[in-house]
Amino acid sequence: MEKEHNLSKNQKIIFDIIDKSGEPMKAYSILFDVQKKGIKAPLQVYRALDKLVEIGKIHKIESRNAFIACQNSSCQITKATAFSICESCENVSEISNSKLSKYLSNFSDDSGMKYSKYNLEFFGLCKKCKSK
Amino acid sequence: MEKEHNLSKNQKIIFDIIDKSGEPMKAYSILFDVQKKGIKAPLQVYRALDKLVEIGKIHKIESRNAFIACQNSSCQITKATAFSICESCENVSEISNSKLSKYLSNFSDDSGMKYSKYNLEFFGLCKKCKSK
DNA sequence: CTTGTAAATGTTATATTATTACATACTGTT
DNA sequence: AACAGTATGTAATAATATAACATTTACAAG
Ligand SMILES: [Zn+2]
Ligand SMILES: [Zn+2]
Ligand SMILES: [Zn+2]
Ligand SMILES: [Zn+2]
Repeated sequence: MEKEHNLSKNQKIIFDIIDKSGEPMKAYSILFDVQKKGIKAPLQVYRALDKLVEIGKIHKIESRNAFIACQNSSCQITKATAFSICESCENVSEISNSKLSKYLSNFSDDSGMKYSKYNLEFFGLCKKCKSK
Repeated sequence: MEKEHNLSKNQKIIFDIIDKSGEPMKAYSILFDVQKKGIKAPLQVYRALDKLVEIGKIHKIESRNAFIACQNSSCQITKATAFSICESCENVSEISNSKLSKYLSNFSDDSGMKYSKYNLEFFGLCKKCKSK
């Protein structure tokens, strides 16, 4: 059962716009889009983004400084994320592969370090771009 | 056999400072450190960083916007990188695990995408920080 | 040696991404 | 009502990164 997170007003506005876009959005592009709704300052956006990342509704694509809605309903905690990124068209999608996540969640080496979280980004060419 | 890359003056200065530090360095902290050597502008640093990343002498830690010297002599192409990051002391080290790299380099799913590169960041607590 | 070309450098300005600091308001609980 | 925790508003600024343009260096082909 998923934990219900009652999003606040700003959080909801910002989640909706990211979710609807279906692709990674940058903070200042979000800011631009929500100015008509009364959100005027970067900090208002970043605060909502922080919270949404924390509760796993969105993820940050680190290599792109962009945010995408979680495409994996079971991933409500942001502790194990994997993405595929097309270096040509910049299409991004969340990889949901149980073998991969199992492998990485259980990964350990001889460093003595306990891993509690990971983020993986694959790069390449998507189907479309490959065939051009 | 490793390809010999004859670093230019700026590239060498900037690689040396990162390599000696042994830990991730941020671009503007590098800039500060190299000002006595005549490198005065951000762009001079970023250009050298770009080139060093391209030839695999350093890697960017995306979640930290920082750069670390390659700790893995065999990793001369930046196409398969993995790091462990302590969320307490921010210690970072490059993971060199052939099973892991084999697993990820061969990873494919049904998206039709051909992955040519990946970057993985593990987070957790290092040995020291765990025992505190 | 000179001509061409790619890579590297220097310099200024500017764009993009993110946080600090401080004041105020809302939400739910005791 | 009093409190604690979360969320909001606003201004200023910090931190990260690139654009644009001029010049110089390295090196190979002719
Ligand atoms: Zn997700
Ligand atoms: Zn593509
Ligand atoms: Zn390496
Ligand atoms: Zn540590």
